[in-house]
Amino acid sequence: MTEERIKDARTRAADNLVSIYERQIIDGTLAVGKPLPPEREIMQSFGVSRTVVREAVQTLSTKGLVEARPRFRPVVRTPGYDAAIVAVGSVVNRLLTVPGGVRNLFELRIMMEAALVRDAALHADKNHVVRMKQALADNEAAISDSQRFFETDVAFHRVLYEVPDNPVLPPIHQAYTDWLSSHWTRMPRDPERNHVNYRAHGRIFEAILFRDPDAAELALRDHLDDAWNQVRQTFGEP
Amino acid sequence: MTEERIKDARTRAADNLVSIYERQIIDGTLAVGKPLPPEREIMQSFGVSRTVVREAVQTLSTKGLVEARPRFRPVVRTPGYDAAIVAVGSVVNRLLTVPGGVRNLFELRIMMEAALVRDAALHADKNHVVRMKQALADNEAAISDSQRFFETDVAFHRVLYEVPDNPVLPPIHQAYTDWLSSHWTRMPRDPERNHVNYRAHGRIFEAILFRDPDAAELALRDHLDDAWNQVRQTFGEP
DNA sequence: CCATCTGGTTTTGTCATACTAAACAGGCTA
DNA sequence: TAGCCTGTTTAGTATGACAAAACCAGATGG
Repeated sequence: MTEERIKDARTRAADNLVSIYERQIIDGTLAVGKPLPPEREIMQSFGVSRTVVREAVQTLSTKGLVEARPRFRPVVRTPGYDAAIVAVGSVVNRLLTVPGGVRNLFELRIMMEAALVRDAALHADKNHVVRMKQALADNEAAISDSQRFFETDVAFHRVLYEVPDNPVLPPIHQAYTDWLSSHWTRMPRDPERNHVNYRAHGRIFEAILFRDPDAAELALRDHLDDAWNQVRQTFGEP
Repeated sequence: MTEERIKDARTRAADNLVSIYERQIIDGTLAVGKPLPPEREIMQSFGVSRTVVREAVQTLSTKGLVEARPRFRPVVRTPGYDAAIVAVGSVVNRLLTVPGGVRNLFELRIMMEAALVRDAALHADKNHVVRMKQALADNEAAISDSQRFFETDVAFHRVLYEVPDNPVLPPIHQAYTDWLSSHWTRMPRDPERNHVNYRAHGRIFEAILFRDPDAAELALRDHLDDAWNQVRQTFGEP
């Protein structure tokens, strides 16, 4: 049994318990999908009170290492990059409220997608191209319906994040849209505006087809800079 | 007083308390730097037990919204992008253990730094150039001392993250080095190897000086691909 | 007047216990 | 076999207690 020193004047007992369980989860002692031991069992095996155990489990839960639905035993979560996103959710939401916060995040997104379209122009295979083409067609079909246009817009950009075949990227796209969508959706969106965006998507796609990274990056920057100006105007960011 | 419904059969009282405090922190009702009310005061004003209050505060702490040193009153943390990094720490560390995890993160870093050197080649001003030059000189001076070489190596790359003047980027650099350093430092590092890396840094710097983004990206990709091969060989990643 | 010490007063960290309601497991009935 | 009933287990919450650390205000000394 992994008996370790828990009590310590300086640190909180719960924190020590947390790091012990972190290790056990990482090295596989606690298998993914399996529930944690019952609280009473944990308190006995470590000699701490239930209060401490509960605080530790609570922490593991908000850290995203275990999934704790109320009234159910917490289960060790299967590792996924999306868990990292929810873990930062609160902080990011707060950062978006500070002056320039939205702009900082949006500029990061621009930089990232610029890199992505360059990559797509160089390495996109047939499969990705048809997906982008499909997304573009859906995009065009939804020009008159701003709600659906927004969705197809997101879908078009998502394909860019799928080209490098790195499982980190799609959750990042998801995060961007989650975090920025509130500023994005409250923007007035008329069919004319949608049409402009659709054509911008088209130019990006064309540049990718032509295997021209410079043109692709330029088209994307134009597109996102334009979008940013829209957001700025309606939302009054400096 | 903000009295809200806390008790609810479905959800946990602590979670509701957390979201209430999240809102109050975001809208400024709880000022940054100020301590939270004492636990007993909170329990009275919301009509819950101290157990619930403590679990809520604990959650706010691990979410990074308040800073809770043991035995001290938790204070509302000043919003910073670094807080987001520590919030994801546990999950990322776990993700690094799954097959291909290190590779995924490292490839993300390559893509990002490729974008950064392009940006630097186009927009780096005199100030950044001298900082890079200085970092490069430190780098050369430390070739014989692998420990110091690693530090100056990190410093050189850090400048790249400072060029776009986006406060999101430096913490990201910090995160990369934190997360990957364990794999990086256990790599055998001899002066010869250091010299190769130093010359690679030099090539990147030259390309930036020449305002040549393509050459800069190429030099950086060579450098990081090479580094990756080193890591892969010593660590046996596929 | 300012710095420091000191003692009492909060406040946090932890423990123990109790009670309720929901989840679980096993047998029973149809 | 499927579905229901029932006793058992377990999580969520409340309450009370106590030690130790932090806080505060007044006293003390320079």
